[in-house]
Amino acid sequence: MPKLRQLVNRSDYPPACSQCALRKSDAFSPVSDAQLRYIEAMRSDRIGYSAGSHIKPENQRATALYTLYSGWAFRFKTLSDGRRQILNFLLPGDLIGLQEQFSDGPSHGVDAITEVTLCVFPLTKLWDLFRDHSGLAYSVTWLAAREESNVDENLLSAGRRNASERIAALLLHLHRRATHLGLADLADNGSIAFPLTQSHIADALGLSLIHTNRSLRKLHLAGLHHIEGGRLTILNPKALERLSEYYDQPTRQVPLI
Amino acid sequence: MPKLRQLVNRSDYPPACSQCALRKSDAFSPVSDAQLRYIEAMRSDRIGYSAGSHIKPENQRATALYTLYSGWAFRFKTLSDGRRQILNFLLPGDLIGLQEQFSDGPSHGVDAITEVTLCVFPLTKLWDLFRDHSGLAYSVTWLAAREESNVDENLLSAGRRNASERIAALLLHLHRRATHLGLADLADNGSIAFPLTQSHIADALGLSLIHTNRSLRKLHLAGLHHIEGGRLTILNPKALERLSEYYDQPTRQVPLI
DNA sequence: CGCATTGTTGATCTCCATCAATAATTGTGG
DNA sequence: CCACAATTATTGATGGAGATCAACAATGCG
Repeated sequence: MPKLRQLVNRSDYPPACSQCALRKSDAFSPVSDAQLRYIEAMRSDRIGYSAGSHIKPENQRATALYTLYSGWAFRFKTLSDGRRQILNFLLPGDLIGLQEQFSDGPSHGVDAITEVTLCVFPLTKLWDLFRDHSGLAYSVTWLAAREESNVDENLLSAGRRNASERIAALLLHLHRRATHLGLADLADNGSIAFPLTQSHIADALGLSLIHTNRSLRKLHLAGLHHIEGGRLTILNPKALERLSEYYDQPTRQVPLI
Repeated sequence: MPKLRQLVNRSDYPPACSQCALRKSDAFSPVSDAQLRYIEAMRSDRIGYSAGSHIKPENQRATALYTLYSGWAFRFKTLSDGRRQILNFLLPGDLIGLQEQFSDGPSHGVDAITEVTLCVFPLTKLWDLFRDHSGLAYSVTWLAAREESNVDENLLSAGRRNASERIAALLLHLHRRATHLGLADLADNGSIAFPLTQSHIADALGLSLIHTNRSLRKLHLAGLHHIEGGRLTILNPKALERLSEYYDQPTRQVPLI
């Protein structure tokens, strides 16, 4: 699973920060010119990974701080007999490797689901960022807190929701996040690209693969959603919300990218 | 469940920050005099809550940022039919209300387990702290990241460990945290105060109360641990570690208190 | 000392895991 | 472009970990 280095000239190759496609989405709050220049100077590289590759092994500390520019990834932990728990999914704009800068215990792995591209920020400059650009430091903390709230929600699912409720909550959660990033196809019932396999879903929700399949199928047969050709369409949001008691609200993202 | 306001002159009443008992523990990294003065000036109040009281309701935003000075508390979410999931336990030095400053979605409640005392920091000054004291801002982010890693670990339990493994992991985790804070009684096999009821354990691990009781009992009968008179003693750490595959390491806390 | 909370144990049921097998889909090299 | 391999999805059958129902004991508190 090699890194992809031949990214230049591809449409998903991260451009200059001032041209950042993410920033054009209204999911991201504005930054000043000075902040933009600082980010641009801080960014040391842009790299890509192919679908399914390991961005960061579970037992190894990140050597840099990354922003996910395009594609989907996930954080996970595994037990020694191979049981895997996906902690949360990473979408464009999310940070990778922040936790490691702030704790020295065991960590988590990060795998790419689709092909991804990342912007690289050297760790050594993180302290400088806190010192020189408190607004950006605030954004970093904002991202960390938001990620935790995603994990909180997932823990509520794994701990207290049954299989159907977990799936309903996850589908709505991911659909909302992708839509919020402007990734929904409005001409197609607001469908979003959905690259997860059922195995990803099972490992995120703490279910077996087979039971995940049956529960997913049940929701599909009940007409609540539709997954086909790598795209997810929410057909009955009300019913899904009732199942999951879904009620979290979109938030305005403060970007570091 | 009223607040306790009559705290002055009690031994657990938070003193001046320069005399902070927490800081004397080597779990906390040193801060400069200037930082100390800033924290002291930022702190607007000290309050107490009785055991079992609600520090923050689930649906209401925190009106301030708090540091837990003494006692135990927990963060939780509930579904509308009452199913409750405890997200993590809060021990002295932990922050309360940070997430709310950084997201506007639904949140979590915070309840006191024992009687607790808190130091209060006005929200409005958080931005100032980031601007004027990047070292402290870094600490805040550090605390947020560490809390997330606690939730990560709990999610691994709820999602992929069986009942005995979950309990083993939780007991070790709490014992380690308390010991790290200097709360262990070295003259008594390193036992720690353990104010959780089995109901707390069940809700933290995503188990039923009854099954929690049985599993806990099994570990006790196997001689792995001992809980009595509100104290926990780890009798066979090796066996508990084997059960839970426990391997996370202590970290040096950067305090904001 | 009475009442409420917390802990313990048994019996039964069910949701979900596991085992097993087959279709559908995707990817790949010839 | 097709044949073949490898993933991924689907369905059935069976078993078990843990939920639920029901009591009762122990502890603690006002």
